[in-house]
Amino acid sequence: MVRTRFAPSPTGYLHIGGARTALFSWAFARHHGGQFILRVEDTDVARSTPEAVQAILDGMAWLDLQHDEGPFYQMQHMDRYKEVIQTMLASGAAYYCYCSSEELETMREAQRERGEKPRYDRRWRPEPGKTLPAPPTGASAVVRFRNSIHGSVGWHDMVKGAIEFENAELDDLIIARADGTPTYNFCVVVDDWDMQITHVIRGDDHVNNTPRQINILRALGASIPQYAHLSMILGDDGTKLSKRHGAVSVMQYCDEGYLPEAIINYLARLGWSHGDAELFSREQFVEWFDLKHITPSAAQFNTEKLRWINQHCIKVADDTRLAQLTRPFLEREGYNISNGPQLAAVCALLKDRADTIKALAVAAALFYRTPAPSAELVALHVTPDVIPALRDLSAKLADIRWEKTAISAAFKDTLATHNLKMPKLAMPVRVLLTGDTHTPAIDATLELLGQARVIERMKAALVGE
RNA sequence: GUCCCCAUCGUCUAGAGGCCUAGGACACUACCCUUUCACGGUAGGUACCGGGGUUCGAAUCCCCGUGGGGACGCCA
Repeated sequence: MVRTRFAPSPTGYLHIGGARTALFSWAFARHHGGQFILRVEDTDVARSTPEAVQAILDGMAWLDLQHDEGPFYQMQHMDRYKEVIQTMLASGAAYYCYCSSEELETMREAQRERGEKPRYDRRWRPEPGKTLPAPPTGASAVVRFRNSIHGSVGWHDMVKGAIEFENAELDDLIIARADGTPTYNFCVVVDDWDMQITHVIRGDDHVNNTPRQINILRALGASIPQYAHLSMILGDDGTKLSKRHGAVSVMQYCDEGYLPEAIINYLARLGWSHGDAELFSREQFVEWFDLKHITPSAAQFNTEKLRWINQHCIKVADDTRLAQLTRPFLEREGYNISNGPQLAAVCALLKDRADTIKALAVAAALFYRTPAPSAELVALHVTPDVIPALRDLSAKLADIRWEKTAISAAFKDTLATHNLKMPKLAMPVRVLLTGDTHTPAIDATLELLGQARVIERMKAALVGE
């Protein structure tokens, strides 16, 4: 049985990299009919916040990445961690270290100056025949894991292949702080063990933690899960993704009018592939997903391509749903939807030309506002030679059954009578009725605008001419 | 500095020794469609980091170099 987990620390929003890690873990579990577990790693009490927990939950919900178990909170597993630490202390797998933070810092400083990798010098590590210094009075101790000094630890990473570390390179890392609270590398191990995680899918930045975690797992007699380390997502410019790259929070994409399925589709293709497949549903993704086709190299985030996928998703989305999503954007700008045609019909007409819901709302606004074309625009398109045709058209439109074909016929009649070409007549109508030169086909636009509104606006516009 | 990882068009990628004169997608350019803007369609240019091996044959395997990234916390 496959069991994966997503283990974010609640110190901020759910960012785009975390979302992809969650997506891959989720998809792997779903593909194998296994379980996906959500675990909140909140042992950093100073930086963890309930707001951040909620932000992560919101992001996961928006992307519809449902977990089967959890959310679990590490802070609620304290008793368990402490119990395991006691058994490790008793078995000699861990030991007390009385070094102060300052002492460690000077140790590292000296090592760096000598060009060495900064690490603990094992001064409090018990060895046969070694006399330990006397514990300073009143000083509190941390607990360190007694890592093997000899040999090496390796694993077959499901993304990167064979990876091996010399044990001598590894620290005797701290598993419990002076105040007794356990640290990250230890909590992860205990939880992955207790939760019987079979596949750890996580970010590249954890590769260096893996050998330590494997060693602790072994000391505990636990079985070792499979590991898959995903490479990073870089910003547009190839540097580490950060706030200056624009949206890094998943929910920010929601606010900017992206569809969750577009984010899923885009993120899925960032570092993973299935032949030439570019656009696919969530179901197809789950069916196809495997760790074998994940690229080991880092990927740059490309907003252009995301927009293209989003545009496609909007194009195939249900009109009623689009209307629901578009409405808040329009209302925020002060438009009154009830003053115009049905929003779903408007979305149906406009969705071919919008790459975000925000853009869809901007386009839709032309149906809900009073046209206010600039003088330049009017001067450019409503030229004296078309005024008679416009009056003629206006009269015809007042007298027909209001449907697209009839509207189109009215235009064609007018064109024939006045010996004009379509753009010559359609443009001024656009400008006068919507205040814009960019609209969908003129007959469809007028149909949706409604006969009463069209006639009224035409008359008002032609009065002064 | 030390350790670990990575390296195909500008970008995301296909590619598991011959199917590669290197494929697809985004972006870009041109044309077509056209009632403006789009949508759509067609065409085009651009890539295997460098050097050594291994092999009849290497984008693919090995080594070295170079470049990039990550880690080195009583953060996660």
